[in-house]
Amino acid sequence: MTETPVVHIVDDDDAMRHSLEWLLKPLGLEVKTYASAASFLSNHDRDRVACLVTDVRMPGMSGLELHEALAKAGSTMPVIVITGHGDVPMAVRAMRAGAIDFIEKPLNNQLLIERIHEALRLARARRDEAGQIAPIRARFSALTAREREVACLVAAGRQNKMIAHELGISLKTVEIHRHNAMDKMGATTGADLARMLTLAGAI
Amino acid sequence: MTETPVVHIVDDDDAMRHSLEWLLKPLGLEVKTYASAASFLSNHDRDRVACLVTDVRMPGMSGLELHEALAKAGSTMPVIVITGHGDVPMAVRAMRAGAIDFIEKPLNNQLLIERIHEALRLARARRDEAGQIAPIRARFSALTAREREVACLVAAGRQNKMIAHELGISLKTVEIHRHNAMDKMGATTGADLARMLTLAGAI
DNA sequence: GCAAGTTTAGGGGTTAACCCCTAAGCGCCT
DNA sequence: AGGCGCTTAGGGGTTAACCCCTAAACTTGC
Repeated sequence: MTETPVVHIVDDDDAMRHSLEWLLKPLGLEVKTYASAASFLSNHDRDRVACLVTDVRMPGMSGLELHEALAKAGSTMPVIVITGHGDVPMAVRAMRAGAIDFIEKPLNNQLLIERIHEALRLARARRDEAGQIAPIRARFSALTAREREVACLVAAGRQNKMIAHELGISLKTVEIHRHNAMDKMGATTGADLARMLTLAGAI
Repeated sequence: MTETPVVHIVDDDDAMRHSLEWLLKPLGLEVKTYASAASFLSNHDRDRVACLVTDVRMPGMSGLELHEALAKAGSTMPVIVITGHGDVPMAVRAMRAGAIDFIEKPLNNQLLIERIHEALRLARARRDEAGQIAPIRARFSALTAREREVACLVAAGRQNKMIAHELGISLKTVEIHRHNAMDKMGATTGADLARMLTLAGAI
């Protein structure tokens, strides 16, 4: 039931990739290695619980650019940045972009493993949250404009009579839109609808 | 109506405190300076929209320790760390603790001003959010155990009859607890209650 | 232009929620 | 021992919400 989490390793140094693979595999983690940022971006599976460990200095796209590209592509995958020749501005740039940690080589294996577990915990938490909210958002965006409007007012705690007055339509019409919205959202009561829209950030 | 935000400066170097004061005052910001972390912790006003700019190396408590002490005390004040002699682990520690930025001296004034504005925007956003949620939490914790139980089930979308069955009590009793809970929470409808409890993270 | 979907509106009945009242049993504290 | 607050429960009435039905005006797209 608990799927194995994946640790993606991006480093142009073959020896480093292999050494990290040997370090992490015995921990029961699935390890996938890539020699370049481009290779990772086009080949990794977006639907797994995973984290990314990337070197900074690489031919082509750097680890920091990879991190930013990943975020821009809408991924929330936790990232750990490692580097042989780091400096303060580089570390700050990585951390401001949301990295879990910025670790200098030679790597402290225990620290790296700890950070990887932290990253995977975060990845699980984000997947669980997204698994709750994404379907709600999808159903919400499938509502018609009027249904959204009515649903938001219901969720804000207005009663049908008030909504009819605010929108300048009849009580009967509000009842229709409310019923259709709750049907499409899979809500059984107004409170249920309110919980969903609040979770989705619609109100 | 818009209260002036405060920039707290903590640095043991008199010249640096004065220079930052001269830099920031003309921007319409209220500046308060402290020569030590302890002086800041015991003298600053917790109720203002504010950010903290702190040096790392100081006699007594360091800037990093100050940041961690502030977080431990429950403050969400955004922190900018500045330092004359920084290194990568120090920068990472500051950023992992949640600092907005870690800036090395000599300071780039434009960058610092930009980060201070970013920090104050964040402070305003956090105050606005807390201003919504804190009173809800307070009212929620003022409910009796049974009222909380009923309120959570209402907010989860159950109807009174189901709640009565789940709790093994009569419909009439559920109606009483529901009414009292909604009264104490200031909710006008079940949807209103659901929105509040979802915002407060009670369900 | 017709088909499909959206928005609008009503009739009429059932169920759930809300509001007023009383009231008993229980634990806790002064 | 009496008061206070919480929990429990009911009677009885009003209002709001829900459910089934029809149906017209309007937009969008093939």
